[in-house]
Amino acid sequence: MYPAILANVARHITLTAEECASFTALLVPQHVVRAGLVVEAGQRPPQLTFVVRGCVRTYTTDAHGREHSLAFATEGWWCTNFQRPEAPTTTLTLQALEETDVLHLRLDQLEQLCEQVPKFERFFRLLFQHGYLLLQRQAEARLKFTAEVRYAHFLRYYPRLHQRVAQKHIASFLGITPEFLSMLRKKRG
Amino acid sequence: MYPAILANVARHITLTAEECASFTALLVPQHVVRAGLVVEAGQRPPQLTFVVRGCVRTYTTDAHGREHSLAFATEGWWCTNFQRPEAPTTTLTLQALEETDVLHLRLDQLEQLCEQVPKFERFFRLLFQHGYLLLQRQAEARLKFTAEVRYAHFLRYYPRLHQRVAQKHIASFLGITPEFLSMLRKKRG
DNA sequence: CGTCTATTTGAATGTACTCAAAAGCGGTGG
DNA sequence: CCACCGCTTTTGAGTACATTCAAATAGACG
Repeated sequence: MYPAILANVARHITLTAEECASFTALLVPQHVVRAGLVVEAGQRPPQLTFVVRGCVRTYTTDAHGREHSLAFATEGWWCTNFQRPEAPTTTLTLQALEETDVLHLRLDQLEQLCEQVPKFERFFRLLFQHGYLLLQRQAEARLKFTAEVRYAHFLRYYPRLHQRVAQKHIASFLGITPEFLSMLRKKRG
Repeated sequence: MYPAILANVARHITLTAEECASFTALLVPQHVVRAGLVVEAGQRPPQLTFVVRGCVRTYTTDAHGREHSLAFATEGWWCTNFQRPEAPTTTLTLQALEETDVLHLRLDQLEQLCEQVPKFERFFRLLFQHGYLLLQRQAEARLKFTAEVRYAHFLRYYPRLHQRVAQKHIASFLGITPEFLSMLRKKRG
């Protein structure tokens, strides 16, 4: 479990053995079966989740019960669940699309960690900076490109994901219905 | 110019007079007239922009020449332009909607600053962390709510902006046409 | 006060959606 | 290993929502 996340951290900062230990001590591991939920509903403090193995989908559910996917995360990627249980307006759910292993880091413990080991300020600064850029690009793409073009982008940038994730999930990520995505695919050939 | 941005920084970290000086030394001030562009096209390195006075709109232009607004920033807010001139696929433009004063911090100088004054790692970590959360919420809202509901949210959360920003810009931020927004408003009364 | 831009209004259009049903595919158990 | 069962994807018809285009009105700025 830990080597993967330590390698991820090592991409930006260098830790001593002791610092590694105080980091991993804060991580909560979880195994999730295929189609299972990462952290059950109702009991999720704001936290970051690192995917060690498998694939996680972040989605929200609207008033009609329809699911809208916001992000996919495979091995070596982080996903975020900053929503507090008290604020029910915007609630995110994390679902494992495969047999999955994750590590959780609660947001309050992230703060603690940064105080104890200031190097982590840098790591998470870069993590959020890159995440911010990614979200901004996605928002831009959603506004300026048609669903057809966005699907082509998706295939180009995440060629592997396409094979691991159901089309209905890709459709909901693109902001269209599965039926419409099916039509777009037929059109392309 | 500087007191505003120093107060903004002071919300998260405490700086010595010397540190303040090495920070402000990196900032590039710019005055922009109403409807003018913040940093002319073609010459914008990836950078952060702090709005001291006025109002800035971040937008992108699609293949048909239509503008899509991604964000608005008024006094005390930051906006980002991480796009490199070399990557023309996604290009953001910052436009002043009023007589505006801004301060620019180039991304490479942000890195320098963080190395010199590690406290800034913390400041920008929080800045990007909050920005990330905001973008994620906006993406979620765009997927799960209709334009009508999103407009109601916009009015509730940014009641002042509504008075300062043209409706066509609000429409493009919501992802709809000005005509359709006009119809929604008529419907509400 | 005049001009230019923004907003409103209306009609026609089209894109993407809903609903229902068939076909395809994969996972599971016999 | 094969057959069944259930979920996913495809297909098609009808529909609704939001768009485009054009023109009139309102409003802002010089």
